[in-house]
Amino acid sequence: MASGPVSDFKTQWETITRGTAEIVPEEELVQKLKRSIKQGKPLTVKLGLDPTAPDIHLGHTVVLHKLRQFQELGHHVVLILGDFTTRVGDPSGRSEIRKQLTEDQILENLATYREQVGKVLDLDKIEVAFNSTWLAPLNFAGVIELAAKYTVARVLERDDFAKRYRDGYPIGVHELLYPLMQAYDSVALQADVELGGTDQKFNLLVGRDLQREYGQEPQVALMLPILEGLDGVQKMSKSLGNYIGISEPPKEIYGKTMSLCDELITRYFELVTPVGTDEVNQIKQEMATGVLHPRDAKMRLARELVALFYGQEAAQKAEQDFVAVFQKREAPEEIPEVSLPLADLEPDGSIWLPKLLAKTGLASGSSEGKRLINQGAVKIDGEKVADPDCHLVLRDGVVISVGKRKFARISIEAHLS
RNA sequence: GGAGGGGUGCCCGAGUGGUUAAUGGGGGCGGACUGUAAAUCCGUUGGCUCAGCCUACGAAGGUUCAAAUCCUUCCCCCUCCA
Repeated sequence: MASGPVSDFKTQWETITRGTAEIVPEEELVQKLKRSIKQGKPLTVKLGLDPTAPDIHLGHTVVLHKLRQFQELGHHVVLILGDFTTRVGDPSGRSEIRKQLTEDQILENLATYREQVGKVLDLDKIEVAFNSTWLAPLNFAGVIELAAKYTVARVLERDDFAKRYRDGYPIGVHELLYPLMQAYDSVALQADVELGGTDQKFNLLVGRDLQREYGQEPQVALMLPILEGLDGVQKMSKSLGNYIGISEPPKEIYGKTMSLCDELITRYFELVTPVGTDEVNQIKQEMATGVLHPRDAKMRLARELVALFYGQEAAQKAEQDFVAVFQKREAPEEIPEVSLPLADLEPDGSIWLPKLLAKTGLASGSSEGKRLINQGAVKIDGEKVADPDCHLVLRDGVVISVGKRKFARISIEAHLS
């Protein structure tokens, strides 16, 4: 990337606003961009991430993509890893006090975050900072000084606090400080723009206020939508099970993407892939006119996502596998091997099939295994099994399948004693 | 402090002494149809050494041939009044 921002305002504006939920205030962003172009001086764009959980899913990558777009436009992009703020925990959207993480947990999460974020962003091209750098040295006096710049009433304005206060749920004093900590990051960086999900609105706005207090030009708050999960209704989250984790194997990412509901296809293209705006518009257009089958658009999306995290080759492979298994109904190329101790077999080398299903993890228990057989879901080497009381004489390498997507190749463990 | 209502399977929610492993819905799973989309339809949804047995209706005891259902104590939640 050349030094200095891309000089065409229109290009910048279109890229920046793509998929954006809200820009506050929009007018200031226009001014900042124009000035930046005129002076050839990049904007400082900030995104803070708190390493609260060990894994990142696609929903988290929405802001990362936006950050990347800023970087590609030639702006100065700073990713703040909130090693310090995580010790407090963002109260946004919370109805109860968050459990405080230990330093060890934070360090652990930090390591995986770095690795996972690196899949979307080129960490060498951006500045990565830890907010403990400037937050840790603030002593009590510094904290008081900082806290003096904001009022309790203003902090309590936010919905989640207001609600908790009204309903008599506890609010920790340290929680009141959270927005100020995040805002102080902006002061420390003299940020021009801060990115965040729409749930971050309050925190982003406090950043503006605090910067003003410190005599800086306030940052623009740029908010991105919260990504809906695979069901298309609720937000993507691990606990709802409607997520795609960015560390999941290619096959899973591809498959889960294919189960995405149609309405979300272009939204996903727009928010979580590097596919250019023009191309996304074209896909949108072609789907609307019926030229492009939604299924094919989705296959493209699935490829893009796998390629993003694992490279082009893995994407091709995942697609081939998918086509074979789900469209042609063949066994996948690679079947997970499950080894079975010889001791689990009857003396005659047979095993009760429901038990085998349970042992191999294809069913949660032998009762379920039995049920699945009754429902015609179980196949041995492609042959459907009808008898739920089936005793199978096992041969090394038999392939058992349950339903369309679960396969296991059995290998019998050699007897060692 | 006073008055009242409630805790049932993954979730919501029926059930007030006896075919009750417990109606129904949601979700999940399997099947049909398909594009592993949606919609729809069918089946299934505690576990096990599986014609049988075990564990289950907030917890612990008790009454009874028999309890989720009756009694006692305890824990927790909610509403109203002070």
